[in-house]
Amino acid sequence: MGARTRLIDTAANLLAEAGVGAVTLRGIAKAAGVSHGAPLRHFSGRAALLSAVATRGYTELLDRGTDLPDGTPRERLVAACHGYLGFALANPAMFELMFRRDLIDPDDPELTRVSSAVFDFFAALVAEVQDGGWHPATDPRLLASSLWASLHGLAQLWLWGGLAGASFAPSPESALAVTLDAYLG
Amino acid sequence: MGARTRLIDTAANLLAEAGVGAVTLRGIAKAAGVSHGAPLRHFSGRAALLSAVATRGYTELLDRGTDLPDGTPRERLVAACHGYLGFALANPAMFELMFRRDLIDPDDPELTRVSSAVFDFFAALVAEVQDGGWHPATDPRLLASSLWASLHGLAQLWLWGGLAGASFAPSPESALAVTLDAYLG
DNA sequence: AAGTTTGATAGACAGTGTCTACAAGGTGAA
DNA sequence: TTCACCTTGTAGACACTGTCTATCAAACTT
Repeated sequence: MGARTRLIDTAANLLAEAGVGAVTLRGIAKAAGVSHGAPLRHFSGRAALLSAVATRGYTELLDRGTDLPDGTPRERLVAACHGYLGFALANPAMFELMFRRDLIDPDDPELTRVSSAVFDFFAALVAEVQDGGWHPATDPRLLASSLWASLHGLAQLWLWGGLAGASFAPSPESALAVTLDAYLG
Repeated sequence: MGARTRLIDTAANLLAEAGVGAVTLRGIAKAAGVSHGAPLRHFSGRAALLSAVATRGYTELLDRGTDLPDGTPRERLVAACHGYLGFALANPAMFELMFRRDLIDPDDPELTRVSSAVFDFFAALVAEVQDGGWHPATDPRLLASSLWASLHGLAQLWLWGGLAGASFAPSPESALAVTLDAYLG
């Protein structure tokens, strides 16, 4: 296994165990057992390394999409929504990193490729349900934006503590059920 | 004007002009024309100062709510949703700070007081619309959570660049229209 | 075998938050 | 007044951070 891959592994583990604040370049180097400057031989900077880590997150998200169980388009869309929320709840630090523009490089080619694939997949799923007569008059990408944003906000607010802290929702899934009910009727 | 207030002013200006990454304790001190350690005479640390700044954001958000134009509960709720999104778009750095738990102190008394007031106000507005027959069977706070999360996600994703970058939505308001249509029918 | 590239190291630098020692000025009591 | 005390601000230090540079060893190429 290459040193580059080992650095990403170490960073991903550190991220999951200690949160976004712990993935410092020097901390990753120490955890990997190399000198503090070694990671810069494989990555142009911290943002590049963290972009590689975030790319793994988007890859797993994409895998969750392609591994969706068979069913009607509508059922698959509902499953995808639960999958998105489930991923965020299961990997809170990774989810946070994936949307922290100040920590990653938004123009990283691999990152933009995989993240775009995730969103395109979701939009295609939405369009497929629309073919079945759901919101036929609405622009598919606009509808996908709206629904995705609802999922995303739910995940963010729950992880942030706003919903639980204000005792708004007993669980994120309960709020998701209301959201899906509003969209899918 | 007290030195404490002047520090918050300076920090808020710095935040709006240069973004979250620029509101360092030393940068604020320099902008305020004092030594780098002076702010610690008025705040226990950076998180305390930034919490005071974020409290201003929540206060303005609350003002936007109480300044809502007259109309039916439904009209007022729609206006509040546009207000939330409008605030985020008009004050992107402030909006980011308000939901960055690593930069502010989540237990700051003033902060929690004002932010809770914002969310309670929104929940009350939702409940008021429900009294008119909208989603009567749904728990008001759960419905408020769902709708608020949708707004929040829309603001976050737009500022993050996900919706514009993937050319998902031509404007955040266009996506909001779809969202409100899904909820309000 | 010689030259070149790659990977890793250690040191340095500026910048960060925070702590401590110190000084200046105001306030109130003896 | 004189003294003690408190507040506010300063300057220096410390341990961090990311990044740059010089150096060195090993491996690969020709």
